[in-house]
Amino acid sequence: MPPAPEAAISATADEIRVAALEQFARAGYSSTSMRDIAGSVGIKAASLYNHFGSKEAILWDLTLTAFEELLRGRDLAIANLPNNSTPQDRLACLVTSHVAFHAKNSNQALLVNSQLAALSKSHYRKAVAMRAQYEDTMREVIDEGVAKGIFDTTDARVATFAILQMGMAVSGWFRPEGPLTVTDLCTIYVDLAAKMLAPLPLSH
Amino acid sequence: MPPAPEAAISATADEIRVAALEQFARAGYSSTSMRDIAGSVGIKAASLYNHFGSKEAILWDLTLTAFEELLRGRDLAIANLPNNSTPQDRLACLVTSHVAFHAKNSNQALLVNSQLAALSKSHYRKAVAMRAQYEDTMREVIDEGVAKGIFDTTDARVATFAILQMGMAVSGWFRPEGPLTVTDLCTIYVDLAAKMLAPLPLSH
DNA sequence: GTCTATATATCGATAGAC
DNA sequence: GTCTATCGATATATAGAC
Repeated sequence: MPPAPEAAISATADEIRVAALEQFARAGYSSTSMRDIAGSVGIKAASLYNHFGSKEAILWDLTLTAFEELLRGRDLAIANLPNNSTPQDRLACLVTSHVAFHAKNSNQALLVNSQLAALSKSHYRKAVAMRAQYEDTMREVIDEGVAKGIFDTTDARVATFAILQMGMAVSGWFRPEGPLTVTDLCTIYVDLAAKMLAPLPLSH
Repeated sequence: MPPAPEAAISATADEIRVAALEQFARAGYSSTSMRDIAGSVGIKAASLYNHFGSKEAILWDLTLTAFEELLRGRDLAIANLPNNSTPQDRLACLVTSHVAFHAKNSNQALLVNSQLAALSKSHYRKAVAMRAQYEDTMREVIDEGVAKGIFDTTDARVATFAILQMGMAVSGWFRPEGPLTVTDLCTIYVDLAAKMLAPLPLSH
């Protein structure tokens, strides 16, 4: 009979990731110490260095994963679009994946939206490039809709910022136990974005 | 003849405020040291304590001033409204003062939007109360417009967050030397907010 | 109101025993 | 892979000379 797997008390790298993500996102990178992270997984600070080379290495690991998941969510959403999708379809699809990510992964969202400055220069550059790549997807859909006369807006760049930003803010206030489901939330934001870009004349 | 006023090399409290605001807003409170602040006004860290009792006292001084100016901007904008103003008028007025503040005072905006957690508990509570007071003004205008059937939105609370947040983001990217004037910017955001709340049916 | 010097605490990171 | 012990740097803040 093989020995029963012992109840592992040791801190795995993933446990460290969870604890560090939570604290980096909520308290900020420079307000979080290695002792804080170690304490919340039940080990001493020195033991963290068996899993990560430095504090910044933890942040970079978390940042890279967060961006990969954000971009993968976008890719999956786009892949599910029918071939004859309209700019409205693509806008709705992007806003949905954007808002859903920021609602479901608030710690990852807070990390990529407010802790990039703590990265090393080289990692910071890569992170900014990933963020730009993500933002460009939204911008291209809006530009295309404007070019086709389907969307109307005074300044497409500002509208892109506005739509992305109102979704990012979701990570700061949305609570799954609140009155809204993530699906509700996505519907609301899709409607808001669609109205912002609507070509219909307003009554005033 | 009275003696000519000597060229004061001494660091005044206001010079310290300017330097600390810049660094707290850009690098974050906990990433900024008293030596950093002192160095940028040409004195040693110990001399800062002749002007402020602690590092947190500087942050609170800056936070209080920023909220006072934000709320004063709102009050002035409301005071200039005609007696027979519509909810659309009031929305436009609030969005304009909101966006203008975040464009013109980006450091103050970044401070109140992302550095409150560094305050002491008692100061933090007061800051959150001031922020809630500010947000309530926007919410009340939107609620009133919805009640009168002038605005239409699935969720007034979410729409309020969205409108406030897209304006707050301005402090992160707007540059006065860029292609847009502050007036342009306010017009764009007033239009976006108005369309978000527009009661007209959409074509789809 | 500035400075130097220092107190005290905590930081990230390393060395080496187990 | 964990620990204790510790290094060197840096943090906020204070004391006291000028």
